[in-house]
Amino acid sequence: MTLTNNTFIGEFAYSLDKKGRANIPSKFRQTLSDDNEKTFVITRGMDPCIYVYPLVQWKEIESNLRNLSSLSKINRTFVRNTARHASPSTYDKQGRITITPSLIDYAKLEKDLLIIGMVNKIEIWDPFQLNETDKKSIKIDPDAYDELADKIIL
Amino acid sequence: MTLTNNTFIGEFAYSLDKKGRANIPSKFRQTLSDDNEKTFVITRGMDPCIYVYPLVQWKEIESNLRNLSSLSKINRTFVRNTARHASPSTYDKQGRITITPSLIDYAKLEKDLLIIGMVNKIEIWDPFQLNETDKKSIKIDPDAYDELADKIIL
DNA sequence: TAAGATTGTGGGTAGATGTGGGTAAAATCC
DNA sequence: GGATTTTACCCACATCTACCCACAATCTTA
Repeated sequence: MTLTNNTFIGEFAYSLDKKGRANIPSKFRQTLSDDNEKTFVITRGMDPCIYVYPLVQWKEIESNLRNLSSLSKINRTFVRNTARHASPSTYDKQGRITITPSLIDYAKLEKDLLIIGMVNKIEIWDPFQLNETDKKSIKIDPDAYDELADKIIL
Repeated sequence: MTLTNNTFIGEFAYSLDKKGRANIPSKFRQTLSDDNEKTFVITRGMDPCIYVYPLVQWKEIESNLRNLSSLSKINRTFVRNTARHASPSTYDKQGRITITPSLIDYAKLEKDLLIIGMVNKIEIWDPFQLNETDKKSIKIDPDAYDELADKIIL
């Protein structure tokens, strides 16, 4: 079975060990192209979670960031938040990456993890935090959803 | 007889075995184009059932998702909800795919299955759930049907 | 109608996968 | 520069899963 390269879908319940390591699901590792050199870039997510980009995807983001004008305040904030907390992490023989304490703190990670494929990136969540975020997002205007549904045929 | 590629119609009564495997009807497999690489992507349906997409169909959805920027909260929620419950599944020599426990739970699947061709995708139902959903859908506003009638010639 | 092919269902097993922990090299601090 | 902490890499092991074979029921075909 061959899925699209560097593309991630699905949800997996894993755990964070005492050394701060998190497993990258085998299914995700299988779709990685070789030029990622077994490396991810982890950073703060927009939600209280951790974003995990395969290296090549991150490089693309970097070049996009470069093109954002710093004249706009929102741009400056976005670039700063994304870049300053980013750090590369190569996975070991068992497929685990090490999460920095600062990111563990940001995403309020405890023992249990939910790892979610978000197509071009991966999110790492604490189950409780995801649940809270889910609750809030239910209040989103249903019309906005319908609008999206028009763009994508499911 | 040759139907259009990757197109599914008809209803079949199969069963879910102890290992969580469900057979894909032979007739469905025959219409699959080779570039599906014997792989489906299964995910939550809009109703309490499982959607089964042939790989190429799913890839189209995926590329649409890829174009939704994570800067928008509604987009993040939409991508997450769509992607997190999806998982690829290649069928074995006998033509069976493995259904994940979480999807079995979502669709309330027991031993008996109803597998329904929905043209561009396949639905897997628990017979009881389908019956319940049928009952409710009779109450659909007839005007809604009229609206559809404008779009589709039957 | 009989023989062969196809299809749906059950189960065994080797290899893959997730998790814990040990150790030596590297980094850091005094 | 030496001691202490941190990090990266390795091995161990229980669990799970993909793959294989078996077989009965059904369908096809000569």
